Amino acid sequence: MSKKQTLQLHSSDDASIQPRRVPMQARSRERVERILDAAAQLLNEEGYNAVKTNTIAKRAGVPIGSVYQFFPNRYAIFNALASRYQTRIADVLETHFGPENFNHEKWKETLADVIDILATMWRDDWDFHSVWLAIQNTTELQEADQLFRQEIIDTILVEFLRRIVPGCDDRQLETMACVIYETSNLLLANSMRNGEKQDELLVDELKFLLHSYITSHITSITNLTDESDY
Amino acid sequence: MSKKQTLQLHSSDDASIQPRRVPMQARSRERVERILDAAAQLLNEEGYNAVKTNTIAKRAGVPIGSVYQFFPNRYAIFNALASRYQTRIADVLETHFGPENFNHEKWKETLADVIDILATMWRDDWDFHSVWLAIQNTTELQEADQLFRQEIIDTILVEFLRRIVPGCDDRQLETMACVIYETSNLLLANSMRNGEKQDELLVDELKFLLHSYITSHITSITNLTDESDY
Amino acid sequence: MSKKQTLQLHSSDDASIQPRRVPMQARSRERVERILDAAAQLLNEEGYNAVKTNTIAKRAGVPIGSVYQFFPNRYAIFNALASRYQTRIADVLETHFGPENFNHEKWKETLADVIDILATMWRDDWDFHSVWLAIQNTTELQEADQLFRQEIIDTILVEFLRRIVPGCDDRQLETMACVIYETSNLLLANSMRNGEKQDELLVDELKFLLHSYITSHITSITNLTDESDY
Amino acid sequence: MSKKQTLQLHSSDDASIQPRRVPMQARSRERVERILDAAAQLLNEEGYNAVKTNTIAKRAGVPIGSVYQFFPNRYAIFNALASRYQTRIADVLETHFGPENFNHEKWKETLADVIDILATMWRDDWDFHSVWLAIQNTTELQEADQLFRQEIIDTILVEFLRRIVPGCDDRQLETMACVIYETSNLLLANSMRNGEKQDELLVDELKFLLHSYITSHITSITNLTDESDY
DNA sequence: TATGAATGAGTATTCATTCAT
DNA sequence: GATGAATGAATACTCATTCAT
Repeated sequence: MSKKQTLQLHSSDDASIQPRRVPMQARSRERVERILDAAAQLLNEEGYNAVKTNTIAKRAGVPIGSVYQFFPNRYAIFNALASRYQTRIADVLETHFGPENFNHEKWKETLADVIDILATMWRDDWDFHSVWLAIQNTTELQEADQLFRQEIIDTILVEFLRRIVPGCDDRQLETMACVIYETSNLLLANSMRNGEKQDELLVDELKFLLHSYITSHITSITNLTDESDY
Repeated sequence: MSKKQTLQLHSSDDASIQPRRVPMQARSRERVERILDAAAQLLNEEGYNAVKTNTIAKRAGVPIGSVYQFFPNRYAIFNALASRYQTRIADVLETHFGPENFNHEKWKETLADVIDILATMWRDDWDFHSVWLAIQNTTELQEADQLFRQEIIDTILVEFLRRIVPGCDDRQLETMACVIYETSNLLLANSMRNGEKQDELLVDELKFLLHSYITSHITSITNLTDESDY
Repeated sequence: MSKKQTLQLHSSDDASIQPRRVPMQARSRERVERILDAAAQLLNEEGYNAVKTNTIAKRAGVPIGSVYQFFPNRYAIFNALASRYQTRIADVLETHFGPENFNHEKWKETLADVIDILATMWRDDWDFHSVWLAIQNTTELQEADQLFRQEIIDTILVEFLRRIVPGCDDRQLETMACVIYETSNLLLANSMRNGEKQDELLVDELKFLLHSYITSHITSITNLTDESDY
Repeated sequence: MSKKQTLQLHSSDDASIQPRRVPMQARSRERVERILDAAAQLLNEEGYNAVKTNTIAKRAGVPIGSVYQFFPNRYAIFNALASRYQTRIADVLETHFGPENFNHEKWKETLADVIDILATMWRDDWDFHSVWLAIQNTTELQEADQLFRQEIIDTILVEFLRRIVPGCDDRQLETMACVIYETSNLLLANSMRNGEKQDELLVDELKFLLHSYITSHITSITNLTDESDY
């Protein structure tokens, strides 16, 4: 796990879905975990529409009043759940795409590694998919999700791309980073759509897509530079 | 882990979201149109959560009882609305990617044209975006959406790709078609995300992405073929 | 019953406590009556705090959903109940204080008669007292109550006083009318405060109070006029 | 008809709204004051319905647990607040209407002075109005309010009236005192009802009302006495 | 005595759908 | 077929009070 300081969740300012109180005591922290676990389980078992606040509380073995000590409303629960997974994603990206471990020669391997790691997360942890669906289903969460996405893009992906696709301006880099991030999430989610097992072909295809895309950018930039050299 | 709701594909032609009866009389057909128009408008103005069946009926100037003559439940209304737009997309794809007008030399231009046409749809018709969001927001509709997607992919895109990327097996072609279709929809939706006007850079980037991707496939196939020639 | 046109309930404009729909059908009208009766009974038996919407519905033998067809919220129920009693008060005042039956010589008897009639209402109909308490307990209703009070004061009492206390300006008349109306309500409510039966001494004292007050005004005006004559 | 809640006077010294213990320590006394100040402020700023025990505690800077050391329940807080203001009223009445300073010739001036002093309290101290409204809004407090009222009436007002309206029996005096006390409170409250400034006309009218009323009583008694003298 | 985290019964309101007319 | 009044299960959230520490 990397230090991950730039990604502390100052992402969303929307107070209405932020935790009411950050639990410091071990017992409280455990309670919050139990609540989130329960929510994730129910999301899995019953589907988004069946997840009611009282049901979560009952499943977690926590009084409903306590749930509302930590979360101001039901969306905040899903938001916290999303943060859990966003944190894991951010960690992976920061570790592999961050400047410390950067190896210019090996960007293709790095990229493939990251996709593989993320694909494993999606494959092994069904909650991952449930939470992704919950975000899609909750208009209230999409703003927060967007903020997180922007932070990931700006602080990690843009910087990574800057190193391997030199000569792009920030606007271009941001567009590229957006394409890469969105496309990856979408196709990984899609890779879990059919039946019980992951569509590995789609995962490989994602790698191929990103590889082609970045390579083309590098090439086209290089060509432009070459041309302008003459 | 229990099975995911969204993965239970067995009810593919699920009667529960299909129109109850296809209106043949002019008056009935007009009513259905008015209902769909009202639903689209409300989706735009109020947001998905605020769209209630009774509100749709009132806006459409149609008694709520009549709404239930045509649609078995509220999801069926959104489903019909989705079909409207899916039909428009299908028409575009069929026209440009279909065998009649196929010109092998010009697949790049054709692709760019299609993206431009679709981008125009997203840009000019806000209902387009609203309906897309509604589908995202409605677990019940995603299955139907998936069926439509599969149809488009299998009957139009796979055939188109077969012509320009020869030598692929069906499985590969389907994966490619899926990547192209999903990626296009996602990024076009994203192009409308910020503010009032379309992000044209993102639209161009989508063209670039697809172009790189397909070209890379063609190249890699050719290389393989060349190699095997020796 | 007098014609009572000026007192139609355009009093309160606050849509949030107005009936949602005025029932025209006999069955619906009966339902609304049953709801109001149930509310009044419960107010009596259980006290203000124990009156819940679902309890009212159950007691009235009406589904809760139907209650909300007629009333947008619980306050609207109490408001309707208040209107019922306000209408009765307005009728009494209009009949006796109105210009049709005015007899300048007999204003004292008229006043005493009205107090007696109102006292009888308070004595015989416990709901009267319950509703009065409910208004006191419901901030939301006090504005509407105030509007009604103002209408009574302006259209009936001021005109009545103008006839028996000549030479006052409108501002003075309004103040007098306010004093008379407020004082009467307060002391009649107080007359029911102790135990099961009405405090008749207090009712008589109210008559005496009003009589002294109005007489003093007439006298002081007359004196002023006499003085100014010299 | 069942018995009315508000009429069950049997629990007159109802421990449930009395302070749990009278704080002797300086620190505790200060805490209680802070709690009452906070309650009064909140009553003003947020309105009766928005005043929650935890909010009072937070505003007072006192732990919620401590609040319940002094007060058995939320009503006891409002009751103590009411006592504060009732004490101030009682002081004024006792000082001016008490036997020490009694001057038979000047009862009119005394009465006018008292009304002016009370009017000033209502005008200058908005908490005064808030607390009065809170009492009206809280069925649970009205009983205690009534007890206080009875005390004021019996020990101060009746004795005052006995001196200026001789020849009345206790029952009559009590009725008069009740009329005077209730009417004064009501009209003073009304004088603050409209907008930011006090309705001085209404204050003057109150003086006139009381003056006429008492004078009439004196006159009618005297007349009776005169008549009986013959 | 002091604290404040924990509790959970309690409630107004909604809205998709039906079915008597 | 057409209507729209009627239905009632369902649910997020509050807040006065307690009691373990």
